[in-house]
Parts: sequence; C-alpha cells; structure tokens
Amino acid sequence: MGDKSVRKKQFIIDKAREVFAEKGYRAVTMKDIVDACDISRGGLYLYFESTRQVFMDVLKSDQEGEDVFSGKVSENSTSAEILVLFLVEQKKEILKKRGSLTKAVYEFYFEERPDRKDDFLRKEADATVKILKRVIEVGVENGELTCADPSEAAKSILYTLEGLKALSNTVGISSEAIDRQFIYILSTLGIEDDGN
Amino acid sequence: MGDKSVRKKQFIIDKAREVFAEKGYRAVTMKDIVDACDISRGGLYLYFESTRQVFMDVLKSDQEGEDVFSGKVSENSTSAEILVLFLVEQKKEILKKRGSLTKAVYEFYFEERPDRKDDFLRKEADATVKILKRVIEVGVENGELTCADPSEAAKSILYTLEGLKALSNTVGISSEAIDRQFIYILSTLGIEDDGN
Amino acid sequence: MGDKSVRKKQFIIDKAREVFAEKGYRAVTMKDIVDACDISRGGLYLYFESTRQVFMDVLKSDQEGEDVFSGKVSENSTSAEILVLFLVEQKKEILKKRGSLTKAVYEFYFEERPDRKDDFLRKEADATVKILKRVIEVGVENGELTCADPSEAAKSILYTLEGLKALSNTVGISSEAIDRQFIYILSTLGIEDDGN
Amino acid sequence: MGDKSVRKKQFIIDKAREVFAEKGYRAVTMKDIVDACDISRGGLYLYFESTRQVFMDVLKSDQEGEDVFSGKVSENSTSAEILVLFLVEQKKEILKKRGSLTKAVYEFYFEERPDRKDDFLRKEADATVKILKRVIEVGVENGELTCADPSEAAKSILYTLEGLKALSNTVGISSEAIDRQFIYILSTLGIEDDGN
DNA sequence: CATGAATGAGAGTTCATTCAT
DNA sequence: GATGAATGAACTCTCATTCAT
Repeated sequence: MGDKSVRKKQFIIDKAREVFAEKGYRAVTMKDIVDACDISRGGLYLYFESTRQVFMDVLKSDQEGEDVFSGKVSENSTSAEILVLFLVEQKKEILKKRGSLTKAVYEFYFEERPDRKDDFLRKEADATVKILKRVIEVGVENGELTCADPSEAAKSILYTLEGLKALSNTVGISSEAIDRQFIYILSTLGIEDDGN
Repeated sequence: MGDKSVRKKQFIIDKAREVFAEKGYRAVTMKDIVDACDISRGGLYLYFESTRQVFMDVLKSDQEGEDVFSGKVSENSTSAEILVLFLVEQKKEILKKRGSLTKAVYEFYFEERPDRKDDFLRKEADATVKILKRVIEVGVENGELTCADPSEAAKSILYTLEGLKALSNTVGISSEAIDRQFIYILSTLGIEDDGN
Repeated sequence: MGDKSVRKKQFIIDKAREVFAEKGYRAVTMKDIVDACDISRGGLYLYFESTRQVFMDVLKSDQEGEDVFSGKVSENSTSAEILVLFLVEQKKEILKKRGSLTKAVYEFYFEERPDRKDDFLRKEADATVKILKRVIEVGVENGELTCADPSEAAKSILYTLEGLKALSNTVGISSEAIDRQFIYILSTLGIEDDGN
Repeated sequence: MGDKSVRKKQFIIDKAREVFAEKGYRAVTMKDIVDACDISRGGLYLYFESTRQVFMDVLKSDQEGEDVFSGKVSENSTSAEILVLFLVEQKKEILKKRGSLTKAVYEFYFEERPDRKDDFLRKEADATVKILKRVIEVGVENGELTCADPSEAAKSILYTLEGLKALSNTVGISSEAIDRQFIYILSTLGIEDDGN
C-alpha cells in the first residue's frame, strides 16, 4: 500500500471516528461512512470490508495518541496530586458528549467480543490499573495516603469510573455527583480534598 | 382485552425476554419475536407495535418480580450480614450470562433514553442507593461499621457494581476478581470478611 | 333478515357513507368501516363481504332520497326559473366538500365499472338529461327560450356540470367561475340572467 | 448522474407510464414498476423514492412532447377549421383507452393535490383556454363566428371536454355522442358543420 | 347473530456487497 | 486504484378474511 493509500486510509478512519461518535457502533452503515468521507461505495471496500474492521482501526488509531497521565504530571508531584489530576481528566471523559466513542465501544463489545490481541478496552484497563496501583503504593510509602491493598484500591477506582461512565450514558449523571464521589474515593485513601 | 389476551400478551413478553437476553435490544426484530412465540407476523402487532414497546413491557414485567433484598434478610441480621447478602446476590447478577438483560438494557438506553416515568434503570438505582444508605447508617449507629458519608458510600457501591457489570459484559471479569473487590469494599467500611 | 338486521345494515351504510365521503373509495378498508360503526370485524362480514358491496349499498341508499328538482318547482314556474333553480342546486353539489361522495364515486368507477343494473351514475345522468330536455322543449314552445336541439343542449349542460365537478375535485374551481359559466349556458339558450 | 443514468431513468419513466395507464395511480406499487422494468427492487429506489415521484416524472415527461394544436394548423386555416381540428384531436384523447393516463391523473389529484408548480393539469387547462379564446376572438373579428363572450365560450368548451372525458372513463360514452355534442358546440358559435 | 384474535400474503424500504467500466 | 449502478435478502407494517367461541 503506497503512501497515498496510507493517508487515504487514515482519512477514512478519522472521518469514520466522527460517525461512530455520533451514531454509536451498530447503527453505522457503510453508506454513512461513505457519505462522511465523500468517497465512492466501492472505494471504501478497497480499504475496509466491514464496519467492524473500520471500527477496530478507529480504536487502534485512538489508542495511539492516548496517555491518561500525559505530560501534566511534573517530576515532583505528590501521589495525591497525581490522583486528583487523573480524576479530573476522567471526569472530562465521563461527561464528554460529542466526540466520545463510549457508546460505540460498549455496543461493539456487546455485539462481538474482539480477539485477545485486539481487546483494546482490556489493555487500557490493565494499563490504568497498573499505573494507579503504582501511584498508590508510592503514596503509601511516602506516608501521603493509607491503603491496605493498593491493587484492589486501584481496581476499585477503575470499576467506579466505569460505573460512572455507564450511568452517564444511560440514566445520566451530574457533574456534582461525580465530584462528590471523587472526594469520597480520595477520602477512603486518607486524602482530604481541599476544594480542588 | 379479555383474560385470554392478557395471558397471551404475557406469553409473548416471556418469550421475548429470552430473545432480548440472547440478542440484546437493537438486533432483535419483530420476526425474531414472532418466531420465538410461534405466532403469525400480524398476530404480534395485535399486542405490540414495535420492539421498543415489547422491550418496555419486558422490563416492566421484570421489575415486578424483583426485590433485591427479598426475604433473605432475617429480623435480626446485622448490617454487615445484610451487605454481604446483597453483594452475593449482585454477584450472581453480574455473572449471569444466559437470561440476563443487561446488554439489552444498555443498548436500549443508548439508543432511546426513555421518558422519566419509564426510566426503570434510574428508579432501580435510586431505590438501591436509598436502601444501602439506610443499612450503612444503621450499621454506623450500631458501631458495626465506620463511615463518614453513608450516602456517598452507598453510591460508591452502586457505581462499583455498575462498573463490574459493564466490564463483565465487555472485557469479562472473573468470579474471584469480584470477590476480591467486594472484600475491599467491605474493608473500607471497616468490615473484615471472614471468608464466607 | 329480521327487522333488527335491516336497521343494523342501514346503520352500517349510513356510517360507511361518512367514511367514503371522507376518504374516497379505494383508501377505505373494512377496518375503517368497522371502527366507524363500532362493531366487530366479523360482524361487518355478516352483512357485507367487501368494501365494494358496502359502497354499492351506500350509492343505492343515496339514490333513493334524491330528486334533483325536488319540491322547489312550483306549478307555474317558467322554464327559465326551473333551469336557474336546477343550476343553483348543482352549484351546491359541485362546491360541497364535506359529505360529498364525488371523489369516491369517481374512484369506484375507475376501478370497477359496475354492471348495467347497478350503474347508478348512468341512470342518474339519463334521468337528468331527460328532464332537462323536457324543460327546454317546454321553454321553446312557450317562446321563453330558443334552442335548435334541446336534446343536445340538455346533454351539453350535463357534460359541463360533470366537467365542473371533475375540475372542482382536481385543480379546484371558484364559486364565481361557476356563476359565470352558468350565465353563459343560459345565454346560449337565449336567457339573460338578471343577477339572481 | 451520468448519461447512462439519465437514459435508465427515462426508461423507467416510459415503462412506468404504461403501468399507470393500465392500472391507474393508486393501485400501482413499486413492485409493479420494478416488474415492468425488469430491474431489482432496490434498483428502482436509486432513481425514485415513491410511486408519487415516478408519476410526477411521468407527467412531466408527457407534458414535454405535447402540443394540442401541433403542426396540423396551416398558415391560412380559418378559425372554424382550427376549432374542428382541435375537437377531432380531443375526441381521440377522450376515446383513447390504452395508453391514456386520464384515470391515473384523476386518482392522483384525488389523493394528493400537487403543489402549484407541479400542477400540470391546471397549467394545461389554462393554456388550452387561452388558445381557444384567441381562436374564437379571431373568428369573431373575421365574421366567421358569433360569440358574445369568447372567454366564457372557451371555458365552456374546456368544461364540456372535461365532462366528456370524465364520463367516458366512468359510465362510458359513444363516438357518436361525442360527435353530436361537438356539432352542438360549434352551432352555439354560429358554425354549421358540414359533415366533417 | 356477534365477537375479536389470528393468519399470511404482500407493500414499502434499507443496506451490505459486487462488478463492469 | 476508483467509481457508482445494481442486486437481493431482510425488515417493518397493514389488511382482507377466517373461525373458534
């Protein structure tokens, strides 16, 4: 595949991302993507053979540019500071309406569990837990926070965030409700939030 | 609508429930339900005019026979015991594969947020939080457990359970992982689980 | 068929008439009639086996109570007066929107030409021409009006009225346009309308 | 839409015209058209999204090749000659059974009055009246015929023709009856027909 | 007589996918 | 590579008609 082809494929992926963010996974048809890209029906099939394949590539593409703790953590941030930063970032994600793939991802997993090697969600979850666990452990070592089981505490945060995300996309959840829960999470780790 | 009609309608609802449990919400067609019930195409339309309507009635029907703390709580159970019972019940729900409407419910909410009055998920969530909060408050009063913010603790449990349910339906989650998390939850309330 | 049955049948015919007036012929379903009569589906089939049959009976029923020159013509009216009265009556018919079967009748004839014996439209047309011809002949004898061919003149009036009716139901026609045409018709018979 | 598409669309329109001429408007289904064209179900939807749209295009296409006085009128025809030619042409139209859209057009107008801009019937009627009026006026100026109100006389002809057309499609009308009426019409304009 | 649940054929419509150009 | 016309399977929904009660 030539250089031009690669660019075109990426172009389709980017446009398709918007479509999936807008309509979810299941409702998206090849025609939707074709229309969004302003290419021909047959043209799309040169690069992808199904919406599934397009979506997998959207996910792959998304994955690449993503780092949950990206940059904002300075050399000498405390564990508490890092956790707060992380939660603030997650809150944005939870409340993000336009441009979020959350619904699409859920639908995708509901319908067709991907192979292990393509299981982005799991990879992401594992990576997040690993980092959170490390941050908590460091915090405990420093005496900044108290936690008997850093591993399970990290998972607890993950589960809670997932629950918030799910509820946000179903029954809806307010910004304040998220704040209150975050404060509670921090309090279970012995961190008193001083108003953000 | 005569007595017979009512029974037939309930029959369709019951059969449809299985279909929704199997295929989710979106993928289910009127034909799927027709086939499951072994009735005619037009016959189904005598009772329901869309899959949406069938699903809402499935949910309504489900709701009725449901009480999360049903019966199992004896008069003099301790708060800790009640919480453990509740969590055990939830674990079954989370791991239930066949017969679970979880996926369908998620899909349903993704595509069409129901009116307030038909918002079963929210009602259920609110009810659960209310009870959990009360149980925790009683536990605190009795000195069984420690909790600075029972309301937020109750919500934390709800969010965590929702997260576990979501992850169980997407990336999958093991029975042991659920157990470990439950023990952690209880530990944050000052309850030491003795194995169970 | 007992007395009660006869009344019920007439009841259905009367209700069905409204339905046909409202929706035309083709668009009317057995269900529409059933709903209008508030009887059971099967019940309707006891009296009629198709919308066609119902419509034919509506037409028959309509026919009975109808006489175009009914009553309004006094013993010593002039021919011109009779013609004007007739035209005034026809104008009402042409402009009548609600309650008119015109569209339904057209549709009915388009779709299924009835047997000679059930050809109400033709019978009505023939009767009308016969009377008009006689009126014109009498007028000519009295020197009230001039006409070389009363038979064709009568038909001319019939055709014109039919044309007005058709156009009224398709492209629409104004009350004034009808008046002007009526004055013209009368003028070809040597009658000068004095304003009416 | 490429050149080929245009031809295909015209092909469909032509085939559909036959179907509408045969079955009227309302009774025609997309399937009928599909069958007549020997194309696939989905294929038709590439060009038209409803029978209504097909029919409108049939009408538009019909309109184009149509001129009621086309060619046959020589430079020095008298008004009377022109009128006779016109009526002869109309007679063909009235009696035409196969290939006539009359029924379909009526049905179409009965169910859905088109927008002003698509109101072909009205446009055609207006154009016809305008020309007839002019012909009559010229005839009067030349002393060929007598008429006190050319405008209304022109409309009278239009209404009569419409009436004949309607009756021809409902109760039926004979060739001779049309001839007699035409002679009568001409006689009211002071023209004695010499046997055609 | 009267009911109304049930049937099944058939209409409209959409979409993934193919293929000649 | 790229196009877009074409296909046909599948889905939703309606309605005349029947029939057990």
